[in-house]
Amino acid sequence: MTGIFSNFLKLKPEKRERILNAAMKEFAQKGYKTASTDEIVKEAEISKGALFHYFNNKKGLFLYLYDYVIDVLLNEMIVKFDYEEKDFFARLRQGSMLKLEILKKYPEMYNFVLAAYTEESGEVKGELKNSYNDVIEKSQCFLYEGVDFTKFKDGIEIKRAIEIIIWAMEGFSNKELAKIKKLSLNEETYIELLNEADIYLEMLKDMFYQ
Amino acid sequence: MTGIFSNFLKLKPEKRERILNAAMKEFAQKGYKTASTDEIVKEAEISKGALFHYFNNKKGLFLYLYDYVIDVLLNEMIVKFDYEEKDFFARLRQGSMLKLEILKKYPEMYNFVLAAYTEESGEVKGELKNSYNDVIEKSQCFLYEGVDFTKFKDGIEIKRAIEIIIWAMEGFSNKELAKIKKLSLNEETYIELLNEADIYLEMLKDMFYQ
Amino acid sequence: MTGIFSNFLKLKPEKRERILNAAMKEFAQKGYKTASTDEIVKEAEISKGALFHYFNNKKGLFLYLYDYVIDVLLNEMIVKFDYEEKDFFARLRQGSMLKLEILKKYPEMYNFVLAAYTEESGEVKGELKNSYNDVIEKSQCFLYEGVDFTKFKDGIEIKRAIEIIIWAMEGFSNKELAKIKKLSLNEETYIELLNEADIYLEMLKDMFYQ
Amino acid sequence: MTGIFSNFLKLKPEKRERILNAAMKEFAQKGYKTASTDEIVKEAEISKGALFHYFNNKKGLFLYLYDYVIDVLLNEMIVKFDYEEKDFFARLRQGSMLKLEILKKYPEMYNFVLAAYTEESGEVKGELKNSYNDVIEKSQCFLYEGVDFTKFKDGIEIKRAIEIIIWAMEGFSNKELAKIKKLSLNEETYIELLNEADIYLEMLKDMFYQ
DNA sequence: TATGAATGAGGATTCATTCAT
DNA sequence: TATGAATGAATCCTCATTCAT
Repeated sequence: MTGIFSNFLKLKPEKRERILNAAMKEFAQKGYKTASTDEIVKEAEISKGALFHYFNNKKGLFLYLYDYVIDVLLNEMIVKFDYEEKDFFARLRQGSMLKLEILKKYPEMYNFVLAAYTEESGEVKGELKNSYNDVIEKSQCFLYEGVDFTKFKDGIEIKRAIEIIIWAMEGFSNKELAKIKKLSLNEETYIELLNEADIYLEMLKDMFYQ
Repeated sequence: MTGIFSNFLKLKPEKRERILNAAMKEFAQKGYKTASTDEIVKEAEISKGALFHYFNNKKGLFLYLYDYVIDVLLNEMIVKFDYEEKDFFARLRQGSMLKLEILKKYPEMYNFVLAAYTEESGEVKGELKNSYNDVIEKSQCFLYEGVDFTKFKDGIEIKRAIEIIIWAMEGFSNKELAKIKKLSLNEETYIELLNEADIYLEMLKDMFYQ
Repeated sequence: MTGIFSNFLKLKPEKRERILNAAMKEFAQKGYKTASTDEIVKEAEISKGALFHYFNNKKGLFLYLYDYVIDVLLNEMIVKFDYEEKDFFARLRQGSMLKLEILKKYPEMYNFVLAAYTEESGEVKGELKNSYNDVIEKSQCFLYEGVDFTKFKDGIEIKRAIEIIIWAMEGFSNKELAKIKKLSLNEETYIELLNEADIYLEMLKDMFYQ
Repeated sequence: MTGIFSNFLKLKPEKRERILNAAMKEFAQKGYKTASTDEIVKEAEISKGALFHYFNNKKGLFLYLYDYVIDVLLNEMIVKFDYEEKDFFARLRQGSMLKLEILKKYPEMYNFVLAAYTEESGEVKGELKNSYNDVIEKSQCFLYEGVDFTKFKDGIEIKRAIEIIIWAMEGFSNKELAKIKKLSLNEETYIELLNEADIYLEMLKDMFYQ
């Protein structure tokens, strides 16, 4: 096992996770520049030298983390996504549920991605292999692939219709996310969220479906 | 004239503006943490001591700037907004045009708001009196006040319908803004943007109006 | 007063000297790499930031110091050297006396030059405006300019003869310098040194002069 | 076999040499402080722990190496030196040839000695059992032992005459060494060097011999 | 009030040395 | 005995903030 970051990959999973979580948390809370490597090693309970042994420098850590997170998230989607469902709105609903499940399962990761997004214009700009937008694009493929678009009303520009629907769902997500940050995501709010989402989806379906 | 930042307010407007512009530019380009007070005083042609005399510290400057910018932008809207127009979509269109005009008139300010938004998670977190979302909310009042909602289809939850419409327009804005950053906003693209926006607005009107 | 290192030049001479001496001492004792900026600021009784304010970084300090020292030494020579003396051996003797006087007057400087010489192959390699060899060359001009070479025996290659003489004096210097390091240079040893030097010079004169 | 460095001495000669060569190369190229133990163990193909097991610490390695190199060089001289030759200048010439041969045979070792010499002021200062000057002195014994000094002119202080001659040859060596560093020592330059040296030796012989 | 040189805690990074395996 | 991952003190450097003038 050689190659870049091979030192890190040789670690026991438990320790590896401790480091990734500590770094994710720090970057998510403070952003790239303000995040302190001191804080990270303290939280991860490793030595200063170890961190730099694994990742060379702060930027290396950040970039590794970014790619790692993107990989995990995309993987989660690939594995759980049901391609048998041909209805666009059902797909959207599925996507939303997945997003929520990821948020529950990896809350730190979610915050990190949000924070990392803002770093695209910054010190690490242009060094992210997977830009956030690439990922968005990739992940949106899930929504389109093999979908039955004949259900849409005639005379509608489907491309634009889909944009509107997605923008609406993004808007909804952001609104609810802001709330969740102040509270937290338990089973109850999870159900509520889905119900709320369903109302909007139903409205949109009425508008765009025949 | 006493109170917080009173020293700054006593300055000649010309100097005050020089300082605000310099700070805005620096924060917009580099983000809160990376922005350099040295750079700001150099650009503003004032002394280091003066800056800290006026604003106590970097955070004070940033927060003052943030509120100042919000004020200017809201004011611009209040002044230019035509309340005679009672149609919701016409209002929306007006709002979009205003946004674009502000972008043309105060590009630095626009960038600063964008940059500041990302700081909500960071060192300045939770200290912004007017959070971005509050502002959004406030500015959306313009859209509702005195609007004729009877034009909407019966049986539609108007509140949610409006949300969807707004989210769609936000989505559209973000998409186009990304393009503009790579190019720049001249008269031609300005027209194109409005035409594109009209297509979406028309679609939404078809869907929600009787 | 602008330009590189202008901050440093604006300082009061007393402080400037304190800094230069502290740095010279540290570099002389430990060499470039091992020398500690912490140690320097402690000895100079200035703050960490100040040093870097004046010289940007460690290398900047070293290079400034090097050029400064070279300048002082060459200047000392230019000022004190007596060009009326046309005899080569008398010139040599004068050069030796000057060297000794510099050693007495600026002992730290002398050690620094010695140490700096070894740095020519190292981190600062190739960035010294005045390489040691350049300086040697320049300073040897003092020995030749306007000298009466007719006194040398016929049939002797004067160029090579001079080389031998200079090498001999260098060898003598090094031998004595090693002794001085262990003791120190007081008036008495100073006289002894010159007497010893005279013996060798006399021998060489016998050999090469008619 | 116990005592200091006994662990190292127990190693197979092949491995021992690998380690010494790696260390010599690194110290010669970078100097004591900048030399990296990581680089040494990588080049020597041993583990980090091993190095410190053998030599306790970096300084121990350096000092051992220094003494080792001195031993090898002196030995080489002892073995090859022809004591039958009673003429001082012939001895000198022999010495020069030996030096050149050593330079050809152990170039790394030669560079190491040069580098080590500059370390006499530094972290290792004063801990070199055989200081460079001691070695010079020892090696100069070869020049004197059994030499026929009756060939020197009457009335000359032979001790001082020899000093001058040796200083001259040192000066010559240094001058030529600087050239060789830029080129390299092949058979041709080797011959040229000896020829040049002969010119100076001849001049000195004329001066000091009857 | 205004200046800008000076401060020093804090940051990223290095590397000789240790020690569990 | 040998390994090489882990350690952490030490290093260079930054920059918001202070304060003598």
